Amino acid sequence: MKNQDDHLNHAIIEFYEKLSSWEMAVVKDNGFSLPQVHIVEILGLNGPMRMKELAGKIGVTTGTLTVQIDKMVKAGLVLRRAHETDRRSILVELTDPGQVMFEEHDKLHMQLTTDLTVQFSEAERAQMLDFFNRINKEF
Amino acid sequence: MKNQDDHLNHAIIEFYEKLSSWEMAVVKDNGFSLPQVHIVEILGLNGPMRMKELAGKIGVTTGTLTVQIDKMVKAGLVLRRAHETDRRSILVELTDPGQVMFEEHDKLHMQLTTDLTVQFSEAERAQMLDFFNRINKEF
DNA sequence: CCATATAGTTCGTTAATCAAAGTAATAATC
DNA sequence: GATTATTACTTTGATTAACGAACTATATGG
Repeated sequence: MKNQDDHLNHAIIEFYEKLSSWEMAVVKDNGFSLPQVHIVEILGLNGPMRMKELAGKIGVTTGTLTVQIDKMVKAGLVLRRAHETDRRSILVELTDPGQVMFEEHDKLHMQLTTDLTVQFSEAERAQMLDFFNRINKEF
Repeated sequence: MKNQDDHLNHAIIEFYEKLSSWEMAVVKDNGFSLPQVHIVEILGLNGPMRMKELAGKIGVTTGTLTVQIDKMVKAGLVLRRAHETDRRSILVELTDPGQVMFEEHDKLHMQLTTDLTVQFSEAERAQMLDFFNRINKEF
């Protein structure tokens, strides 16, 4: 006894699962770990942010994040910078190589997005964007 | 110099990140591990499937999956069943408690979907569903 | 048949994670 | 403005997840 909303819900979950699986496959080929690519992705999209905020976004404790950021600093992908007003806080930001990595990864996403919406009209793509924007705002 | 398609791409990634973060938060509260909930979710949506296929969907090796399924069998969430025609293969399926767990988790997703689209008209929700269906088909 | 490929398991090792304890800075209370 | 509580981050020890390679069993194709 499935209604329209169940279908929408399951379509969203299916999309999420497929994207998740795609992401893992893509990451496996590029030498970096999934959490690290995840961090690069978030910093690339949102800009520098505090450890706490970043940990929240990827869903790990700050302890876990500290270890990951240590590795990424060593690998030259990110750097730690002092927070201007709150000296307890630290801002994590992409280095130039980190930014390059983000852009390359983003290109793959862009290609996927293009492929998935290849049969969409301009108007449909615009509407899809509007839907996502409204949903993200609500999230 | 961002165009429309870049925005759509980034809106999709943002949605994915938020959903991913939401999923982690939800899972953390219910006592089971993320991979296990993930498996329940996939089996609930797609029905019984072979180890190989399931491993592909969640993006791990079959070796990793064997260990997880062992735990889940012990926990009473899934069971192993012989494949009818291929005796090398094994079908993994949800037990009744596993199905219950799926349905409860699915309810949370449903609530989220409802919340996120609360300002959508009926027609917009229908169109959104159509978009996701077409994208998932292409994926 | 025999060789090769495929599905799943086992096992040793590495990576990721958490929780708890520790440090330092800020905010709140009195 | 001194004290207490809270917040941000790090460190550490233990647990869990993951990979890859070796192994068993079945299937497939000369």
